[in-house]
Amino acid sequence: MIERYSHQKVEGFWQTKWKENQVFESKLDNKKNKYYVMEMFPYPSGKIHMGHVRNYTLGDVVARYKKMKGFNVLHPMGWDAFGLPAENAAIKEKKNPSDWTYSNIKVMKKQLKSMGLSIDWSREIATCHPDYYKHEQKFFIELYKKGLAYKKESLVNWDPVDQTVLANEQVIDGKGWRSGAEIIQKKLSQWFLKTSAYSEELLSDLTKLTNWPEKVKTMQSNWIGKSVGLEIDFSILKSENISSQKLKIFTTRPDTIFGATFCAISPNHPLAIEIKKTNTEVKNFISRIEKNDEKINIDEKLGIDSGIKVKHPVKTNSELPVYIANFVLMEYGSGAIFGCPAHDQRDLEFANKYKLDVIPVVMPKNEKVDSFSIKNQAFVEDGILINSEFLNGLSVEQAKKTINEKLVKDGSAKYKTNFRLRDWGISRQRYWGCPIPIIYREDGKVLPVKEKELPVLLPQNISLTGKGNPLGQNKDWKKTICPETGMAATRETDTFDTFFESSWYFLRYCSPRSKEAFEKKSLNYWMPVDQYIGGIEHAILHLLYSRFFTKALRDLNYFNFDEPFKGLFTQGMVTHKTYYSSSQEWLNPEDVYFDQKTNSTKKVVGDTPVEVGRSEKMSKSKNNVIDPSSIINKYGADTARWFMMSDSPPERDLEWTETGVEGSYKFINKIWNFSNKILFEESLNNSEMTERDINFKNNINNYIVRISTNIEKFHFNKVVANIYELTNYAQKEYECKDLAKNTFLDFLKTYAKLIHPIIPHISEEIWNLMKNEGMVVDQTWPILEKLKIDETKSKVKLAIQINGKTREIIEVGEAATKKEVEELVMINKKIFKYIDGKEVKKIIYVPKKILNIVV
RNA sequence: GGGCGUGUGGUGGAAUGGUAGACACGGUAGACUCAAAAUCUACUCGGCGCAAGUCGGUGGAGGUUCAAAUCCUCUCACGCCUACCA
Repeated sequence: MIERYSHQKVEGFWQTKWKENQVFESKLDNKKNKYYVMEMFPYPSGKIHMGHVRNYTLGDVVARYKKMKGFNVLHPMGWDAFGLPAENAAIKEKKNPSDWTYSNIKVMKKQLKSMGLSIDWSREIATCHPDYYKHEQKFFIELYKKGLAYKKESLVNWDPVDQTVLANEQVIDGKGWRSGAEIIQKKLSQWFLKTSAYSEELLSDLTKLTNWPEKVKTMQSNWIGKSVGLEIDFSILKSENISSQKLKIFTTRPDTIFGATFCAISPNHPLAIEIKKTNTEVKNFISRIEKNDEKINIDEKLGIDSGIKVKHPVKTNSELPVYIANFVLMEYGSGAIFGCPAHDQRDLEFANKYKLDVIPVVMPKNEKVDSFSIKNQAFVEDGILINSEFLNGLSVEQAKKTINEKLVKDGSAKYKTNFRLRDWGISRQRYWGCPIPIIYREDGKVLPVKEKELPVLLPQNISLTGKGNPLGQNKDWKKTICPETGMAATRETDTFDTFFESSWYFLRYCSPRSKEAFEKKSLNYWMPVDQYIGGIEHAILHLLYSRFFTKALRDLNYFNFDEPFKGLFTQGMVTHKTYYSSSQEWLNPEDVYFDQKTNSTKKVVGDTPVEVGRSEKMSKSKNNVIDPSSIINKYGADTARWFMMSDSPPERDLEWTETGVEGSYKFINKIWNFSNKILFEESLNNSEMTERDINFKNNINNYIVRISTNIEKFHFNKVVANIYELTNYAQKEYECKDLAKNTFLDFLKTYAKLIHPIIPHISEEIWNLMKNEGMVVDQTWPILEKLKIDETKSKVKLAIQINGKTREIIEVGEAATKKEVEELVMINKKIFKYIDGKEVKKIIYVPKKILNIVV
């Protein structure tokens, strides 16, 4: 009798064994090639979810595989431990954010360990620990001294629910990314990091990232948004109340200058602010725009004539009105534009609304000047210049060049490159974050905290109410003195955006306990990260900030590499069907069942019918969450890992299904039973190796190649299919009882290695059952056995096509020539039927694949 | 509005110019069993046919090619991201 496979016993046993032998603890070793693989670290929210299981299984498969391939693997884990939920829990449940966070970490660490991950836990970091955040306080001061961190008064996105400032990227459709609240504009003094200083490099270095998904690179490139154009000065025609004489505008379409019929400036433009002091109509308009409710309907273009006129820079005797318009952004370019309605959709909508002229200056090649006009659709494609004096007849590109040169020569314009990327606002009015190490002296001086005074620790005794700035309310903490002068001073009460911590943690993993932030020799050995794995939702923010940080720290002479992540992989979400009851509530998958008799889905309690919705990302709001722990308890980690890798390609969404998990569980047991049969069933002979054995070994070689390349290419769903196929194949051969026992013992040894990256526990158990030495985790990946193959005897299947349609499949020798195959085919009855009485025009032969006869 | 992606059986998906549907889930039939579970075996794209077989088939319409799910053009549907960036 074969003993039933018990994941409860087996998995814990091997997890302990790996730990005792410290097999995952990485040491710097210059003789070995390193491989640094890491997944995005989790926020300790309470317990792990299926997204984590997928993410960390993916990384673990890579880590274990690379280790077996002989690499010195670094596979660390940590906690993105600062953040709002801890503070919200503190307010709601009167818990200390620190206690709440650390107890969550404890729970989640246990869960992650139960997955059997090959993590070097000796490198574990938590970003809320002073030993971690003290280093970033130091970086900040160094960035400040270098002019890369600065404070400015600015309009910021204010989340009225979280009572905090959000970065532009954190505002989605006008709502807070976490709270979902409608965001309002508020003026505050904020700390910024000069990400814009690296715009050009952040953009151009994207080309170096050959192991990144194109999609992510495109998203970053669009976000940085480089545009090359011209900054043109328009002279302001004197108006008594205006101090400035010129209006600077930015354009990428200087070729359309003759089509300009107005100028527009942002409501925040200095000129607009000046005008509103004396013009109440303008003042009322601007305050209306600034009101939040005006921002909701962003489609409606609103403007007001400022009363000012400017001179057209090239068209003689032409004056343009200057409007104040809601669609012009102060943050981009110079906050002012010239409007060319014929060739810009926004300008056209605005012009149509306020009855401004529309002058077409570019027309399609085949049009006639007299009949060409613009109605509701601006013409934005290439064409021929018209109504443009000396530019007439030129193409858009030629016209650009001509007008550029003229305006620059005249001194009324200069070349300008603008980026959409803005500086990163890092101030947050929160408690549970890293304190910004700045003091404000009573004489008004702003000073960075002295290095020896670091870290600036968060105060322990704090009462969180959810109103206002917690550190600002803590008077004892806030009050300090200037160590140099002894003058009274107050501390900065804002904390860093939590993206600050996650922008450099991959560097800290290299020497997580070093006194200084980094140990140079460790950094230079391990960095860059060879493979980073995480969700696509971080395609812009986290990855861009990390890239910026790497470049900024490089320029502070910490190291000399340019990019943090050599390879990036973004995995899809884990989804589940949604269930909606007649009483209008979302039902958990556990509370419904499929009734085969009526062919419908029903509620377990009450037996009432349930509507089945489409598969969506597991979320509390849709109540379609499956708890990983209960799955691991019931089926074991190997089952969960196997299912995670099966079916869907990792970059796509994976639908979690009960039947799929059952199937994975059955497979684990099947492997176990088969292995036991090989080892203990006395039905195999001990005879010599025959040709059949060699053939079998050759086929196993084939599977090794396929599995290896599929792992390298991240095609894990195909690896799973390969292993299924391999198992079925070996089982069939076994049932034939024609092979030698040693052949199967060799096979099982190889097999245990091949399944190890995905399902390591059962792999160790099989290895142990065979009484092999050591553990699979320390073995080298299977090498191909060199076997003697008789080329003339090995056959391949060849498809015979008539006019491209497959009509017959024949077996021929691997090295068969065209002539040999032709001869074989012509005497084949089935094929002859199709050729008979027809003229053979052409025969195409692709060795080992097809022979196509064209008749 | 812009960008990216996807469309193949009942389902997840294989096949990146050469046998469409690997592998898995589900389903049907059978074996074992008092019975069930588990396990094993066979079948499972559609039409016609008792069968051998044959015709059709990768969202739709064209095209390139000896050969197209794959390459090109147009078109439809869905999904994701992004959005007044001048």
